[in-house]
Amino acid sequence: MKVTREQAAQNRERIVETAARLFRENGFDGIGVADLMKTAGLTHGGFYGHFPSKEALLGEAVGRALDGAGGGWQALMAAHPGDPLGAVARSYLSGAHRDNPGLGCAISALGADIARAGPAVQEGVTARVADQLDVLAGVAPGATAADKRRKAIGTYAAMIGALVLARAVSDRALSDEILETVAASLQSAGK
Amino acid sequence: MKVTREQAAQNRERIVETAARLFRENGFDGIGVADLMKTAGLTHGGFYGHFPSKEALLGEAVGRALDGAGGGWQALMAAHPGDPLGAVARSYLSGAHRDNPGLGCAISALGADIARAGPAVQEGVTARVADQLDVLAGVAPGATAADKRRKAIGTYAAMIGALVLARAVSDRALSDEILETVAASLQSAGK
DNA sequence: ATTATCTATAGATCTATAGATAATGC
DNA sequence: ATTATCTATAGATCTATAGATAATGC
Repeated sequence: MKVTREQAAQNRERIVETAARLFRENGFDGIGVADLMKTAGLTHGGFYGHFPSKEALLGEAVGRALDGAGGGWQALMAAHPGDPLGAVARSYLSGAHRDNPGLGCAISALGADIARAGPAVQEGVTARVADQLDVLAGVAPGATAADKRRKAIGTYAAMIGALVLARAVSDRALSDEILETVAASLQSAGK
Repeated sequence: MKVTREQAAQNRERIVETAARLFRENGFDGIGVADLMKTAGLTHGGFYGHFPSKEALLGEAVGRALDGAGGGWQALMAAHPGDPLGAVARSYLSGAHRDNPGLGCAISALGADIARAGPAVQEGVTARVADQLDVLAGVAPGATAADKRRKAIGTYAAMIGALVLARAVSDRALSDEILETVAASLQSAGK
């Protein structure tokens, strides 16, 4: 039952990718190691050869998810040079993002789980949030660097809060209104 | 072991209040019925005489938490007639709120759990969110009712997102910067 | 010989229920 | 007689580990 070194590395990769999706969909406590490994096509016991604990996997999975999001932002910004921040906001605040947490922002899906996790998980998140704020500040409007940074922080916070709120309410019209209102306020024509 | 009708009602009340705190601190899956009842000073088996399921308790607990927050906002606004929205924002975006999720906003602490819960839980949340948006819109600046409502939605989203983000990062300076930046942007002197 | 994965299981915990108990409320 | 709470437990699930297996990599 042994596999090649390369196959083992691919298996580890698949565990991380599977976890990144299932944790975002079900929460950290909402999916067990056994089900997670089964979804990845492996057996339960093999998990601990790849990771020392379930929480260690959370750290890698959240890191992976945030890196993926960061890459997506760069591509969106490059495609919309006239309003890079607005392009990110429209994508982030789309119905598709709201309805597919497994593929979306890890902060909005797992923020509370991250807040309860150990330092290793939080430090990985912190480094990526800092990077994402730098990216947003780089394209944000503002007379000074401080203004741009404030705009970046406000934009990121508004996007996360709108998505969390839009997912928590069952009234579709209200949910849509929240997404659309915040997206509109973040267009370059906005404030 | 039977108690008076009134005592039983108080016991139920204590279960809801205990749950409102423990769910916000630990997440819905992070605290069991047995520990919850023990914290409330009762035994595990008695739970199902008061609630049909753990999720039914989540609905009541979240409703209770949101009602408490709404009451707090009204008091804050009355005490700061010059900038009611700013007063709410400063309170919501305080270090004390960030560091005490068990006593704070149920959306920021339990948003993802609510998004995964059944219709009954989400409908209770939706009604309260609608009320809170009305309250915020009532004091928001703006030329028209639609402007006020947009301002209310933007304010609520920014507050929730800033708190979720501030709790997820381990760098205290960054966490404080997020809270302060968003709070400043929501003062009446702001935009 | 090493090691990636497997099966099997330990030990703890989870939600929910059954039936006993004992005090209230008629 | 009713009922709020209790003890005890069913049955499922959880994380983590031990030891076997079998193919790779030396």
